[in-house]
Amino acid sequence: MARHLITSALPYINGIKHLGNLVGSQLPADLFARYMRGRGREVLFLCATDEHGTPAELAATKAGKPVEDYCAELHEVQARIADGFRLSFDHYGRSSSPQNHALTQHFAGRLADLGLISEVTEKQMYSNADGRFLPDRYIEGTCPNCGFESARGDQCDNCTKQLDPTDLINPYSTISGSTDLEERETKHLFLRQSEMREKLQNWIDTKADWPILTTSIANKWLNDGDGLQDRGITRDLDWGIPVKRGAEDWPGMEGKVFYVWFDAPIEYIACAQEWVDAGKGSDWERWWRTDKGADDVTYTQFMGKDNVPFHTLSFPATILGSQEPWKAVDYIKSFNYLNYDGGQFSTSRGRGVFMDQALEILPADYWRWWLLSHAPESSDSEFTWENFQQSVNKDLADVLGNFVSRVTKFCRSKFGEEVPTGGAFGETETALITELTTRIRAYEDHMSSMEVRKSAQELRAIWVAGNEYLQNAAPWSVFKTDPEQAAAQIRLALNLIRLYAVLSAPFIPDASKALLAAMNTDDTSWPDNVPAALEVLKPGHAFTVPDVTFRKISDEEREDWQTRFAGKRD
RNA sequence: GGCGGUAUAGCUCAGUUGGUUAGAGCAGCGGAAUCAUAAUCCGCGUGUCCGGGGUUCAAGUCCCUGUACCGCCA
Repeated sequence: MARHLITSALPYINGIKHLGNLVGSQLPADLFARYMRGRGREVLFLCATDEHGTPAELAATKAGKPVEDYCAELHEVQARIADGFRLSFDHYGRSSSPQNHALTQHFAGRLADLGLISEVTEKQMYSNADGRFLPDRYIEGTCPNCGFESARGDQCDNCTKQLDPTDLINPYSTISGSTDLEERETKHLFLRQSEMREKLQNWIDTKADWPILTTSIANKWLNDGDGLQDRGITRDLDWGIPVKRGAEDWPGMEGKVFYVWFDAPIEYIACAQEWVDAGKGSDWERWWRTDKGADDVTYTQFMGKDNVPFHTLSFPATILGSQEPWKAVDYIKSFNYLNYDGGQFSTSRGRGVFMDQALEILPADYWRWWLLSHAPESSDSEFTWENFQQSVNKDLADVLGNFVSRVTKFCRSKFGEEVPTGGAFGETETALITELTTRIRAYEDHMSSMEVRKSAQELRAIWVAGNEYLQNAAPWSVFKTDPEQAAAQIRLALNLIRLYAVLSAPFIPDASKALLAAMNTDDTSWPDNVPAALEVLKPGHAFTVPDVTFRKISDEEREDWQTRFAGKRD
């Protein structure tokens, strides 16, 4: 049996993510994981918070907390919200875990032994008042080009000129405001990606089936200008994984930590160890080591396009470069951006809807359905409240929810709350089963190839088929002359509800669960055989009429939310 | 400035290796039905497929070029 290792890009720790972040990695990854589990595949679905780096330190300072405490808290917050969205991670780890410390240091040592790490001395701005080196963007000053007074150290926001922090007139730290800055020499480790260029290129060239978005970004970095550049993998910071060469100290690198982009992807592996250490699994190596059983694993990564370079180049350079038998990624599913009502979602400006706010407004299924059925696969896509209201009301409330309602209520009034007995299937029923079989196979194809929007479209068509059938069969009029036949029709329709619950579970897990409960069954077997799947609920099987499965979003609510989320987040 | 992505019906989007009258959902209009969350079902599209060249018997689909938006890099 094929096994699936699935990872979602790691969300950064410094705050709650918005819907654009969610739909770009975690949500489609969850869809795929749930689908594969539903098909009976063995799945290990991992995600973790990415916790190191300057932004985390600054956010902690702002919150007045030690950075360790801050990260621990925010990890819990993010884990709780992920749970709220029903993201079914087998483990939600932390890049700051001891497992990741050890593994990151191991990789660094191994790469150094193989000559893939160099030590480079360079000059960086040091702030005496802050007691730390400052990344370029944390230094501001007057632009030498246009005179703009808060130009950043990497680029002037006013005239867009690219700058070096030393170019700025009257530079100051944006952290403390201090002007007491000086250039200091500091030594850093560089991953010699340039040495790996050919190997990476050959590897990428074998991935002809990857989305063009993924390979074009990788090829650009491999071939742009002077080709793939070496990359600094250490920083002068306190918060991070201490630089070590395996278990040994690294002379000259005291007090430094690995750069977040070196240690974060390694957490994909460490997370599997955390999963075992948390008592949830027993053998992480059979997922990650090709010499220990991972040969039959299919590894799929999900991420937004901004993360593609690290996953196609930096991380592969790390694991391929180690010359150890690590499992490399088989397929990278990347996404474009989701825009918000004519502009971008913005974490810093609080524009758009954030994950916690979304759940305060509506249950997870509503968001999951809209986001997945509008996933930005081929290009950037856009969230508008009108579209959200329309899609959710039409698809979930009218097409699916109302189908359940009309079937169960009709049955209750004519036959009582149990699957009716008698009658036989005729041509209409056969035609429906044929159509469903075709559509379900198409749905399976789209789901396995991670065509998210097409999957949603097909699933919706499957829901619609049920309404079409009812309309053609018209049990409400048949009942007047031939109650037995009406019974057969309704028996089929009730079975459709169970079938829909099973098929829809990856998209709308809560509703799926509620429908199965109403149908009084825990049979979630996949409909490999559609006719058989439509006879699971036998004559006489008791059920209950469920509460409204999906309520509608009113115009008032939509207008209210529209204004509420237009501006700043409090 | 370099590179990449995208530009298809009012809206959101499909359009495989170029091949018959360019499609779907929503919205809109008309009708049917009345079991149901005023839900459902059926019917209705004269769209410079961003502009301009070119290749071809044939281009939304390939090439060149221009424009717009988005992103990455410098």
